[in-house]
Amino acid sequence: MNFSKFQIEKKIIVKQYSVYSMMMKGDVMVTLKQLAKMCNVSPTTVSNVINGKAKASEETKKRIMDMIKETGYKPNFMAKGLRAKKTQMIAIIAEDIAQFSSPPIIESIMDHLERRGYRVTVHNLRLYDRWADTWYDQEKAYHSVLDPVIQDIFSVQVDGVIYLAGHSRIIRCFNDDFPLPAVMCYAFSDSSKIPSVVIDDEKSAFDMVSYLVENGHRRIGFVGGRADNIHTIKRLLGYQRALYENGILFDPKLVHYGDWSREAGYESAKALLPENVTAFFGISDLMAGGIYDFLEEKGLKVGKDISVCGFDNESISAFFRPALTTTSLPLAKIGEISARLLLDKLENINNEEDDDKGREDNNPKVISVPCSMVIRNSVLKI
Amino acid sequence: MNFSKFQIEKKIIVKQYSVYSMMMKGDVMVTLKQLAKMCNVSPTTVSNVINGKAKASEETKKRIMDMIKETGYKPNFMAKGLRAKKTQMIAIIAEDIAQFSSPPIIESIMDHLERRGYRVTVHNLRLYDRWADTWYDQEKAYHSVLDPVIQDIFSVQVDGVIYLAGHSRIIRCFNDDFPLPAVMCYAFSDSSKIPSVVIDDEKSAFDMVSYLVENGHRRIGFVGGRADNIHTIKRLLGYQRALYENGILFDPKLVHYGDWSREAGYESAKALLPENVTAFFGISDLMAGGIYDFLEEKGLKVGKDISVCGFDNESISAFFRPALTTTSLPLAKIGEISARLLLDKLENINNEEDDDKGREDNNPKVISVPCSMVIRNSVLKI
DNA sequence: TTGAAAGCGCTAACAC
DNA sequence: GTGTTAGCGCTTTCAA
Repeated sequence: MNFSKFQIEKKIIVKQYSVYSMMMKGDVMVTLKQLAKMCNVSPTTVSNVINGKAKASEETKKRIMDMIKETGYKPNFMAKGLRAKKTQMIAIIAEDIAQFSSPPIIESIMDHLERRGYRVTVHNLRLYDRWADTWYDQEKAYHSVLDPVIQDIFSVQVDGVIYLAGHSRIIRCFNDDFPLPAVMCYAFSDSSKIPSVVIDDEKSAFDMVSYLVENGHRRIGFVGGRADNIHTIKRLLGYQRALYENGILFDPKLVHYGDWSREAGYESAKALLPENVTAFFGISDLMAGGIYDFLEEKGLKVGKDISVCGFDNESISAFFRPALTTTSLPLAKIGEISARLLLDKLENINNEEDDDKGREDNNPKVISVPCSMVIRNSVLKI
Repeated sequence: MNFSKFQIEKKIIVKQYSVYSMMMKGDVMVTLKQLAKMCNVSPTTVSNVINGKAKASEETKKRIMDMIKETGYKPNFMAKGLRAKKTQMIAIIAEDIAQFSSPPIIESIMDHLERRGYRVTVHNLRLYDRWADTWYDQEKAYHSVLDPVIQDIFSVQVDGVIYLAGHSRIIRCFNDDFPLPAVMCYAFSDSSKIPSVVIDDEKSAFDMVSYLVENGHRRIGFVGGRADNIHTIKRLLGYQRALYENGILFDPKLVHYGDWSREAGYESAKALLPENVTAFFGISDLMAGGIYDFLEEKGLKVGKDISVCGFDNESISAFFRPALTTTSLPLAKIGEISARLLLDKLENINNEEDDDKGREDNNPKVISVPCSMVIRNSVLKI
């Protein structure tokens, strides 16, 4: 590979990186002990000024700080963690980072935690990658991947855990005795000690269907995901409430279930179109895509002859023709709230008394984060 | 929150999780020392059988293994790392995990490394999130986020590092003295000791343009990204070679640059259409989307009146109408190769002599991974 | 084949 | 204010 033809790129080459050359002595980093010797103080004193414990004279403090700068000293993470039993490290256990919802949530969690001085490691269960849509019935398989990860995080002695689900359901991976602060992200925990952060499916569906009704639609096809899925159940509830509040009879024939895929959307549309719906509510953008497919095949123009809306606001939705009206997921917000909840626990860990008063009711705390509609051109006023 | 209405979900509730209750004594895990006492052997012996050093009698070996099972003993990661100076931990430094290419690569790296007994932590620089498309000119800002991360990974004492770029360019974050095995993923390193894994931009563009030519196109608009971007440069090279090999004169007026966005694609199409192109080669799917936008506005039907192809095979491309012919990125493969390269270094670290012979030429080793075309319906035979 | 002892780099109790 | 001492849980000589 000859780089000479990329001279144009040279300006972005950064200068020799030198932090680590300062930090290393041969191959070894300078230790607190050595630093202490260089400053003619005891290791304790150095430790104290670094961690802001006890007070030291301004003079020694300065001497130490200067030496730290000069040597590039950084406390050894392992030694510190071993001794202090606090690692300032939290683990994200993600069911699958390839789920479209996961990376933004992870990014947001990291951002907020790192701001507060915590390191975060992510463990990827790769559940969907391994077993597609079947794993959550199979306890044994599930535990064969979860258990080693749990062992791992104990071994690393993280200070807290966030479990990031790929889709909403009740998950009982941690029981009431779980010895670490934990929060359940994007699903429901089943423990009163583990708060859950989820999206407000019911309200979001209610809003969307109300919007459809405002635009004159009364026969609205509900294109659901799996029938036993919490997202499906709650969005159907929202759909029903919107109809109810507008005095529209709920017709069960207008509900069709699928598996969230484009193909499922296609099949649902095929099943529902004969029921004379004027609008489809596809509860994933992927399924809305399948609905578009079927409608196009039938020569029907979305946004002119018939209406469609979706859910998720995935990047694809902006490229549909016409662009899809859908619901945007507050992924960053979910991450932020999860991080905050964990931080609260981490910081209240000393005064446990007031940690208990919040959960007298024995019900897990659930935070429902609202979604927001993004209106584009796929819904027709009739 | 009342869960009674979700009875249907009950079947997926997993049974009480109990690994950690076995592992914990009060709040404390069982230690090697305790385990040794339980087995009436010395800590040394336990350590030896766990790590397969020295040989122990089958009998004690069995006794120890059984006790490990029973207690759920897991070596303390911190203590082990502190003492052994080997952490079996590698760091991924990602420029931004929100880049569409990053999660699949990370997932693949993790998969391969974890299979071999390494733990992996990911550090997210969030470069694009912070500074959009401007950061790689700004050395100071760049280092203000990179340096702490570097310090971190030294502090954690990882055994190796993979730097995951958001887009291809020459990156010099590690210099030749960098004391850890490292590999550059999705970009070029500038050190002979750090191999790079990139996609084969030139060949991929060559293939796509050849395909266009086979279909009768001779005036092909090249819709590039930033002009100084390596992806752009190499894809243009491939475009030019395909023309050359087919005896078609390269017309510089048929090249237009943008910033990878949908809007840029729109602008490029507007600029290029008057040149009487019969096909557009948009070097990102996003830009191809913008080309579609403009063409539609002009009443031109892609795949009937005019042809378009893209690059990346992002999920959006399958939802274009007509579906977009594009080039699929071998993201998993890139991750796999990066992991393997690092593993090689990690395992050859003892016999350094033969580590050197590969780099006598002083040129960094570059692995170009081929992409594959995915042919859909946006290219017309003329 | 097994064990005793030392010590990785740090913090915490408790002197002084 | 500062230093001494002990020890977190493990691996590693070295000796038995």
